[in-house]
Amino acid sequence: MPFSPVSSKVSFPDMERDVLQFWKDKDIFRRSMKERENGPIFTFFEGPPTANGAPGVHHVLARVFKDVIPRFKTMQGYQVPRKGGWDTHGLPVELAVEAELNLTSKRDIEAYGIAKFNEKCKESVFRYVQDWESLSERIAFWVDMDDPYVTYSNEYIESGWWIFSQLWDKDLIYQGYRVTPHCPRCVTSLSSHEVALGYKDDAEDPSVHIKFRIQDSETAQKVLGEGGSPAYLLAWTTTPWTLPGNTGLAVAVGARYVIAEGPWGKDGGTERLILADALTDQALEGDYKIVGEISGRELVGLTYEPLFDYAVPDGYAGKVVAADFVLLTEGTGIVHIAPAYGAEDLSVGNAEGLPVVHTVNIDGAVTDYGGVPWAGKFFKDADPDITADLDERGLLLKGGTITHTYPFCWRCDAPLLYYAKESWYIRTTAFKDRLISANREIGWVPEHIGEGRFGEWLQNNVDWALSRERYWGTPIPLWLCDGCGDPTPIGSIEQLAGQAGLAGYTSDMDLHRPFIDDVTFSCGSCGGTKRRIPEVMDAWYDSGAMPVAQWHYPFENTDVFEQQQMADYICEGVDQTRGWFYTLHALAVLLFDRPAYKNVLSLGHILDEAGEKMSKSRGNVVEPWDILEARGADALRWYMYTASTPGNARRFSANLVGDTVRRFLLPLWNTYSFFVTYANVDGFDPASTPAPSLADRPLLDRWLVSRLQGLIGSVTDAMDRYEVMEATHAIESFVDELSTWYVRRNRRRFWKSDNDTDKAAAYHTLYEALTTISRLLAPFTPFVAEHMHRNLVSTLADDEPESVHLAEWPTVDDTLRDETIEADVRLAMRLSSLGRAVRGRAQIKVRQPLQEMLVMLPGRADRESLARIEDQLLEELNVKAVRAVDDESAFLSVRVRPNLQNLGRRLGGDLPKLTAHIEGLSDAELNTVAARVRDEQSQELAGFDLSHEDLLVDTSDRDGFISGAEGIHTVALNTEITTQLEREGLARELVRHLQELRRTAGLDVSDRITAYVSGDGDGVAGALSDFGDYVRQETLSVDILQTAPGDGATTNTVKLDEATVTIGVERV
RNA sequence: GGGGCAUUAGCUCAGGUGGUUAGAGCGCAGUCCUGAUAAGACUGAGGUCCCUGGUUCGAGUCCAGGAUGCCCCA
Repeated sequence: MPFSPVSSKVSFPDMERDVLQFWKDKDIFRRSMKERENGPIFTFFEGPPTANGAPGVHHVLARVFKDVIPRFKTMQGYQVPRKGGWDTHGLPVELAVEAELNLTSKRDIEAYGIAKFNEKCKESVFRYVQDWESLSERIAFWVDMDDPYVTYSNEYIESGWWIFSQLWDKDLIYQGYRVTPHCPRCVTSLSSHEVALGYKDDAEDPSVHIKFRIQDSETAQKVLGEGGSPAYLLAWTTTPWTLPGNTGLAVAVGARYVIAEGPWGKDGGTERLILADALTDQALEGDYKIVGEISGRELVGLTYEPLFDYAVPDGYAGKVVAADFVLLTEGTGIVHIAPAYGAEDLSVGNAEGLPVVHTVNIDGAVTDYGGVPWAGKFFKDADPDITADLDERGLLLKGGTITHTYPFCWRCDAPLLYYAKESWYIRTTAFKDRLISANREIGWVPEHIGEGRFGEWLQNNVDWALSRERYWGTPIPLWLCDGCGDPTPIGSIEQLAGQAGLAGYTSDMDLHRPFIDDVTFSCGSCGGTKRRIPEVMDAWYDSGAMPVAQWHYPFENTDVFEQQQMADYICEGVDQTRGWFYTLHALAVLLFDRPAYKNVLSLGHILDEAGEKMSKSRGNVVEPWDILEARGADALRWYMYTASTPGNARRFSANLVGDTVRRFLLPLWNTYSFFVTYANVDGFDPASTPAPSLADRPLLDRWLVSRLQGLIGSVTDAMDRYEVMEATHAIESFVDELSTWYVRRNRRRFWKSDNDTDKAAAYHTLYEALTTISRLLAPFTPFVAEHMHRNLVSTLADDEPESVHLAEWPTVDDTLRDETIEADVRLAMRLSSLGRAVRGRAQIKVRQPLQEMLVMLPGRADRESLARIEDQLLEELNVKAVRAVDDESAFLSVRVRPNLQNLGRRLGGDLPKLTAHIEGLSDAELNTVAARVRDEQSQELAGFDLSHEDLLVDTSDRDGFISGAEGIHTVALNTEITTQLEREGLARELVRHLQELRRTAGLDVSDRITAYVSGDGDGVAGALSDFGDYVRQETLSVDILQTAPGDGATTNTVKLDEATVTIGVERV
C-alpha cells in the first residue's frame, strides 16, 4: 500500500496537531530558511505586538496575512528571514500598571518611585507572551521567536540613540511647543482616549464678541479706504481667559468680508467693524449699514493693537493671517488665535511666526505679570474679570453665555485646558516633498491607501512631536548644560562613557529612567554640569526605529542590516497608517533618503457577525482558540484569505469559518481521500507505474492538466501582486471543478478492473493535480497541504522534500496548456447544465435514458468542440445521441443584437439608428441575418457595414418545446420514451437498488454476489431480458435469479415502475 | 471639523480599463446522483446595485451632491 489510508471522516484540528508535531520534530521552519541560504533575500519586517494583553482574532488576521507572503516567497527560492519582535514601551503599558497599582497621577507615580514603577512595567509587557507564542504556533505563523528584538533592551535603546544623534547632526531636532490636553489639578497631560472619556455636552461658557483695533498703516488705508472713525476686526470666543495670550487673528482667504458702520463706540460714537458677510445678521444687532466689502485675502497682513500688553512682547502688533479652519457658520469669520492654548492656534502660529504667550501656569493659575488684578485666579474664574476689563475699555461688542461640548478631566472633573508645552520635535516637514515622492515608490494594497489615507496624511505633514513627559520609554539622549544650556546629543554608550567629568554611570547600567537621569558630565564650554532632559521618546519612535534597532545597528550586524535594511513586504491593520507605516517611512526617508518598505498590505478591521466593532465592553469578542479547537487553523486562515477584500472591514463568526470547511476543505479532502483509497486498492505507485504521455491520455485528463497550468499561472501572478484573495478564489474554483467535474466524470476509470493505460492515465493525472495543489496551497493552508504532500510525495521517494514547505513553487509549463481543450470542457459543462435544466423542466430524471439531444451552437469553434465532448454529454445527460442543428427556428425564435463592445465606440451616437432598424426586422429577415452571422460573413444593415463579430445572435424558446438556453447556447431534448428506453431506465433503477442493498449488507466493493429479483409486473422481467448483462456487470452479480431470495440473502422490497419488487443479495 | 473606506439577493461577499441577460457561498424551495455516501451534484425563486443629479450611444463601474455605517485624525 503506497499511501497511508485517508479517511473521508477527518478532524482537521487533530490532523493539524500531528503536522505541528512533525514541523517541530524536523525543525522545518528553520530549514525552510536554511535551505534557501544562497537564494536572493526577501525581507520581511515584523511589526512588533505588545504582549501585555491577550491576542485576539484581529491579531490572527494580521498574522496569517503576514505569514502567507513569506511562505510563498520561500517556495519561490527566496531566503526570507523573519525576526520577531516585541513592542514594550509606551503609555498604554504605563496606564495598565497605573490602574493595577491604583495610581492616578504622575505625582502618585513619582511618590511610588520611578524605578519600582518601571520595573512593574517591564514585568507586565511579557505577561501574555505565552499566549502569543502558542497562538502564533497554532495558526502556523512562522516567525523567528528565539531571538526577537525587544524595544526595552539596552541594545535597542542604543540604536535609537544613534538615530537621534544622526537626526540631530542633520539639524532635524528642535524644541518647540506642543499643545496637549492638560488637567490643571492633576497637573498632567491626558491621552486622547482619556479626553474622550470626559466630554460634557452641557458645559456653560462665556460667549463674547471682541473688537481688535486695526493699526493705521498703508495697507490698512488701502484696504479700508477713507474713513474717519476707528476700524476694528470683530472676533468671537468662548474662552476669554485666552485673550491676553492672543497674538493673531485668522481669516478665510476665500470668504467675503464687509465693513459695517454703526454706533458701537463707548459713548455711542460711530465705529466701523470688519466681519464675514455671511455672519453679519448673526453677529450684529441694531442699526448699522454696510459701507464696504473686502476679500479675506486682502485682510491678511493687517496688524492690530493687542488687547492686553502685559504678556505679549514689547511693541508687538497682532497679525491677521490666513487659516483653512475658519468657519463661516458661527462666530464672525475672524478667529482669535492664542498659540499657547489651542492645537490649531499653535500650528497656524508656527507657520506664521506668531509668538507663544503663556498667561496661565501649568496648575491653572493666572500668571502674575505684576499688576494684573486677576493674577493668581483659576483660569476659568478670570473670565468675568477679563470681560469686564475689555468692556470698560470699549473693546467688548457683546457678552453672553453658550452651552456647548467641552472636555473635563475624567478623574477629577476639572475643566481641561489645551496647553502648549515645550516639546522636542523631529523636523519632518523639512522632508515633506521627499516623504511624498518616496511614498510613490511603495506598492500599497489596497491601492487607495497610498494616495488616500496615507498620501493625505503626508500632504498635511506636521513635525513629529517626539518627547513624552513619562517614565517607561526610551530616554531621549540629550544632555543640556545647567549653566549655559549647551546641548550634547549622545549617539552611543561609548560616547556617553567617554564624557569628561562623568558621574552616575556604570557600564552595566539599565539605560532607563530613573538611572539614566543621574548620569551627568561637565560642560566643555562653561564648566557647568550637563543633565539629561527628563523626557522619554514617543513609543512610535521605537517601532519606526525597528529596521535599524532590531540589529543593534550600527554597533553590530552591519552586514545583516545592509542586506535587510529595506523591507520587501510589511503588513498590519489599517490603523497603523499613521502609526507604524508612518514612523517607518519618516525615519527611513530622513535617515536614508528612501522608503522603508517596498510593499505594504493594509488590513481592514474585524467586526462581529452584526457588523459591530469587537470590544470587551460589548462582550462580542470571538476567541480565536475556540475556533481553532472547533475548525482548525487552515479553516480560519482560508476564511481570512477568501472572505473579503483584505483592506475592507470584515464580519467574523464561528459559523462563517464553518462554511469554509464545508465549501472548500471538505471537498478537497474528499477528493484526496478518494484518490488514496483507490490508489491503494490498485497498488498505484506513481514512481513504478509509467505515466502515459499526454497525447495518450483522454480529453478530460488533458483538460485537467491544462487547467492546472492555468491555475499555477494565475495564482502566481496574483501573489506577485499581493492579491491574496484573487489567488485563493482561483484555487477554490479549481478544486470545485476538480471535485465536481473531473472526479465525478472519471470515477469509473478508477474502479474498473482493468489495469490499463487509461487507468494509469487517470491516476497520474489526478495525482499530478493533487500534488500540485498541495504546493499551491502550502502558503495558505499549510497543514492540509503538508498532510497531502507527505502522504503523496515525501513517503514515496527519498529525494523528494520531506515537507511541502521545503518544496519548490510550481512553475507554468506552457507546452501543457491547451486553450482549445479548456474551451471544449467549458462548453461541456455549460451544455450539461442546460441539459439538466431541460430535464428538470420536463420532469424526466437523469436515470431515464432519452433518445436525443439537439444542440444549437452559433460559432464554428463551438461546433468543432461538440464533436470532441460528445461522449461526455451522452454519459452526463444519459442520452443516446447529441445532434448539432443549424436551424433552430422550429423550436426557437431568433434574436439579433448589435455587439456594443465593437460598435459602441465605432458608431457612437449613430447606434440607436441600428438598434431601431434591427428591432423592425421580421422573423424571416432575422433568420437570414442570423444565418449570415453564423457563416461568419459580413452584411449591411441600416447603411452600416457589419462583420459577423458586430452582431450577436441568440434564441429564445417557442411555445410547446422543451429547450434551454444560456447566452448563445441552446439545447433541446427529444422527450419521447420508447419501450427500449423505458427498460433501460428500469435496469438502471434496479442497479441502484441492488447497490444500495450491497452496502446495507456490508459487502466489500469487490465482493461478488448472487442477486435475487422477484415480484409482480413484467417491466422488470423485460428490463432483465434486455439489460441483464449490464445489471450483472454493475452489481458484480455472478447470477441474477428471478426467484424469492435465499436464506442467506439480505433483502429489501422496493418500488420499481409502479410494481413492488423484492430484491436480495448474497455473497458467493 | 478634516481625510479614508463601505453601501450589490434574506445573510456573508465578488464584480481590471464603462458594454449586451450583475455573480458566488450560505439559507430557502424543488430535483437528482448513489462504490467520495452522516458526503455530493443540479435547478429554481430571490436584485430600485443606498438616494439625487450629471457625463456618455451606453453607468453597479466615471463625476458632483446627499444619506447611513465604520476607521483614522482634530
